[in-house]
Amino acid sequence: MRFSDMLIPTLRETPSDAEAFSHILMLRAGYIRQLAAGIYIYLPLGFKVIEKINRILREEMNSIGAQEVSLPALHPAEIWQSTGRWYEIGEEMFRLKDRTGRDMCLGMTHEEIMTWLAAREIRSYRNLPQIWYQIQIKLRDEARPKSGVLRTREFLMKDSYSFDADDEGLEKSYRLHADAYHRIFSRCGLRFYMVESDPGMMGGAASHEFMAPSSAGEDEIARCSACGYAANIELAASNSRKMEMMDWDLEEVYTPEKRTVEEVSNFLKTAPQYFIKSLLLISDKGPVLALIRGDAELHEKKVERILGKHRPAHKTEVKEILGVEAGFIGPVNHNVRIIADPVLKEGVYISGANKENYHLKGIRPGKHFSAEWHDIRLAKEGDTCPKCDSPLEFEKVIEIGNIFKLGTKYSVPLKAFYLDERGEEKPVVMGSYGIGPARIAAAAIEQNHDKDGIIWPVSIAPFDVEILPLNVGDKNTVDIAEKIYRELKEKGIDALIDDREERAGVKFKDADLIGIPVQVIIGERNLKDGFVEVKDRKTRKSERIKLEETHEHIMLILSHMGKEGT
RNA sequence: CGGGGCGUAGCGCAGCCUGGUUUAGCGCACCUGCCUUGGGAGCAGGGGGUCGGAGGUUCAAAUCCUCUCGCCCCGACCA
Repeated sequence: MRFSDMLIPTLRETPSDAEAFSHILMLRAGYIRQLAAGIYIYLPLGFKVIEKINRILREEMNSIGAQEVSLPALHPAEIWQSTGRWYEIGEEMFRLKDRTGRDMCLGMTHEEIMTWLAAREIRSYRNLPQIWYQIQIKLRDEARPKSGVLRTREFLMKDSYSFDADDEGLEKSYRLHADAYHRIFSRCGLRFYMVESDPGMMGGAASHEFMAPSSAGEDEIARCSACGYAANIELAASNSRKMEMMDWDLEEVYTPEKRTVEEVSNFLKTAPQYFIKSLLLISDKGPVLALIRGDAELHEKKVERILGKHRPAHKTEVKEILGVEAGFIGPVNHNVRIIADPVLKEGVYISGANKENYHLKGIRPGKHFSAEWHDIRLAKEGDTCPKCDSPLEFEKVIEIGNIFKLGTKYSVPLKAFYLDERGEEKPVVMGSYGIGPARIAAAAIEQNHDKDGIIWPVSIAPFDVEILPLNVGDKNTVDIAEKIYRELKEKGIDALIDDREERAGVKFKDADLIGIPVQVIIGERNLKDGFVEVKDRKTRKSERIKLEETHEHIMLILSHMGKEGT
């Protein structure tokens, strides 16, 4: 491809409304343009990258026996009503009416439609298992689109769905996907982890996420490098730092105007981990007192899994229910339901006395109050692995893929049944699996860039090689460049030739920005002695190569970089 | 949805507070010519704006007031 024929509108300056590296660089290097909040145009270079990623997705999905289909993006409401999600999902779903007034929506995911299809077309155990996938637009009216292509309202997704006769089958399909996903992300040149995750509204038994570490990520994971434990922070279990057992007797201590753990801890000169932090929550079934150690933080999502929808109690409610203001509440001497972090099972603590200006010292959980024990605490720096007790590491990550075991959540309401060997009708057991190609591209940039621009992994770079004839006014330079271009093309190497009448500096800057992994620099200086220069974008190392060895050398470099088929 | 910020040429910005020498400006990009060709050259000439939109105040509005739309950031939310 010729640079002069291609739309590659690079920008010298950073557009003011971009912040994430991937966003800035995709904009500056001419990969994308923004149409509206969370809605993007892919320019030729950007589109090529997405297509490269999609090719890898197709190869790997096909290799596990998945079949590509294409489902509509426009859905009738009834099908979403039958699984209940029409009502459960809020404003995030784009809803509209057709000309006859019929309720419709834009597809934010395709469990319903895939299951609808399965309900019609799968009749017998002989038809199972099946894996169907598509690479399709999803539409979600995100509350806050952000970070360029990382969180958008319209985006491409490779989504696949497995249909099995039983849990054992699902287990196998799930495993196939997990393995395929590992191959996909490795081939795309990403650093990533597979972590345990919360199935959330998706429902089902288990799920994992594939996470690419990056400071631009919205999620956080906890990870143990010793035993391999890794989980989304929303789910991560951990062991808190151990503490000494005190031999305090139970007594009320006067703590005037000291309400927060920090205040009381300073006042009594006792470390926060000797305190019990008590938080009154209001759930659908009434008030619940949540207890965590003084140095910990409550994790909303974990609490929600136990209590369902809930909220913190208002000041007046605290007073009504416990008879004292929030700063002095504690677990002893009342009948409010208590859920507590298991770390509190051992130890002797200080907490509110449920009496104005007093705290209670010497509380022994189990003896002075009873509670339901649940992990409701946010794992944090300094905590150790729940499996092997080694220190946990925490990292910000971009979610690039996820896999869910759905079970029969969708097959039952949508009546996707099959007849087994004995003629018995059974619901199909499902899984669903997603990957966002744009997030792969963005994560690749987040993980591979420098101050001058993008450094693409070869596998997903828009071109393998960029040829830079520095002075197109020099006939020899042009002839050699064209010759190399032709030779590479014949070898199946996708090359971009910067044939523009620009000065060398401009070409160098643009080449670094765009980030094609190999640069072939053709200047009169080297040409005189029969050499060209081949430069690695990443290491910036360049070698003078004899003209006649150029394309062999390029093939060699590309294969070192992991280009397939070289 | 709550909090903050910003809308002036394709991009980056100044001007606004204190209305009138502003015919709305600067850098880059763009067009023409000359010159130049190994890290975003130089010179000369040129094109491009209903100052996000609507209403108002005023003799006079990019500038002041009201409403509105859009975009970004933090948070909540996120099948």
